Amino acid sequence: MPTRDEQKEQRRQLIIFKALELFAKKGYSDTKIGDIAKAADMSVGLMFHYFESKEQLYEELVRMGVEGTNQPMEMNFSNPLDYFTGFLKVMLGYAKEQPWVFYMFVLMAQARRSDGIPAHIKELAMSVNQIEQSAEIIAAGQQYGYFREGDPYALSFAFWSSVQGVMEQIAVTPEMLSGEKELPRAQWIIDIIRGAK
Amino acid sequence: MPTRDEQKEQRRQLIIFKALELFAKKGYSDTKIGDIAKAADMSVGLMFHYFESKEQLYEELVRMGVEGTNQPMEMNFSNPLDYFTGFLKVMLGYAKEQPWVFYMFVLMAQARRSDGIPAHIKELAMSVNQIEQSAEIIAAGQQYGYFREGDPYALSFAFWSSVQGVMEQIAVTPEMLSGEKELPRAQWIIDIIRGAK
DNA sequence: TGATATATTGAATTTAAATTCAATGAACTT
DNA sequence: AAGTTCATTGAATTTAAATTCAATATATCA
Repeated sequence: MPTRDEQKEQRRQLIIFKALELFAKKGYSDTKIGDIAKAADMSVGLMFHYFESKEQLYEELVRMGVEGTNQPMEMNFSNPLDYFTGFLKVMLGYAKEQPWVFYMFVLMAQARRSDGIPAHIKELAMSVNQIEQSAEIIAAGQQYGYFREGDPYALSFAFWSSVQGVMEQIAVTPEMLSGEKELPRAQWIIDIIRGAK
Repeated sequence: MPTRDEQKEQRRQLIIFKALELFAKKGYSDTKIGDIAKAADMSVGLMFHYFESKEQLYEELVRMGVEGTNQPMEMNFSNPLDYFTGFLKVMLGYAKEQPWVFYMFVLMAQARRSDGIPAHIKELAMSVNQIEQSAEIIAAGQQYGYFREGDPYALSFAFWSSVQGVMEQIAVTPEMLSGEKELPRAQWIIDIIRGAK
């Protein structure tokens, strides 16, 4: 049987994952501590035994997100387009199988964009801003014809904003996650930056 | 000089437009009545002289959005792709010049998606759901090669979710609205449904 | 086992935001 | 110009949600 400390850690993990899902689906402000408590099947008061505040719980999630993002996907790409394709395929695959990865992406994107999120957490989330980084990749790749013409920052902005839009909409559309409806294909979104051939 | 009734109507309009901008930028829950009051330069109490509640103010905006959307753009399109291109060009153009049209699009999309919005308003907003309608246009157009292959609903879903993502990100990025940074181009987003040629 | 520490609850308390209200001043009406 | 109605404010009140707390149960441990 697990020790008390292990129990506690498991309980924390349970809260973390339930909260992740709710925050991703509903956003920070619309997710009530009571919602999380119910999802984790415990009293509201007990939530505060595990986390000192809603804010701190959210911050812990964002920290996880930052760390996860900083571990670069350890794959080799034959060309820079595959970087984007690979990312999208992974994310769309996880949407059904391991939704937490997918929820984490949505949460991080929201944390950067939403108002109502404490400033210091927003900054934390901003530290992994794909738009800036991808703009450089795109600028470099354009010289070899991997990407369409156009302002690299605007292209990157269009790509990542679209990705966020799609992921967020998937998150709130149960038919997508259950598989009753077909998911968008990575290639479709990639064509924003690849352009017509 | 304007009559008292005209004054009142103008004041209402002012509130409406300030609220539209704030709701679009911050979302329903994160927009406080106090924020709107400050933007319209009046006391919080006075807001309730003009609107009976935050909810009712929001509902009025959604009604405006529904009506606006139901007046179909009176343009002739030589092919169905132009329908989407035309829409995007208008919306991106308005982002800088007449942002209220643009904010209205963002608000309507949020109203459909967000939690925390009263159910009856959500339904109202749902009554103009581009995804369903565009799926039919896409299905029809695919037979003539206007759109890429693939499940029409998923294509429509990808397109409109992307558009929402882009518009929402523009709304919260002042450099975009002020013109310091280039906006995404309509063609880029269209390629989601048009595909590589 | 008895003593101590941790987990859990449900009932306060606090806080922030929405909403109501009584009072005041400005504008319209006759 | 007196009387009535509307606009406006700032100060209550209400409400919903976060947070704290005292009390109880359960587990650990000497």
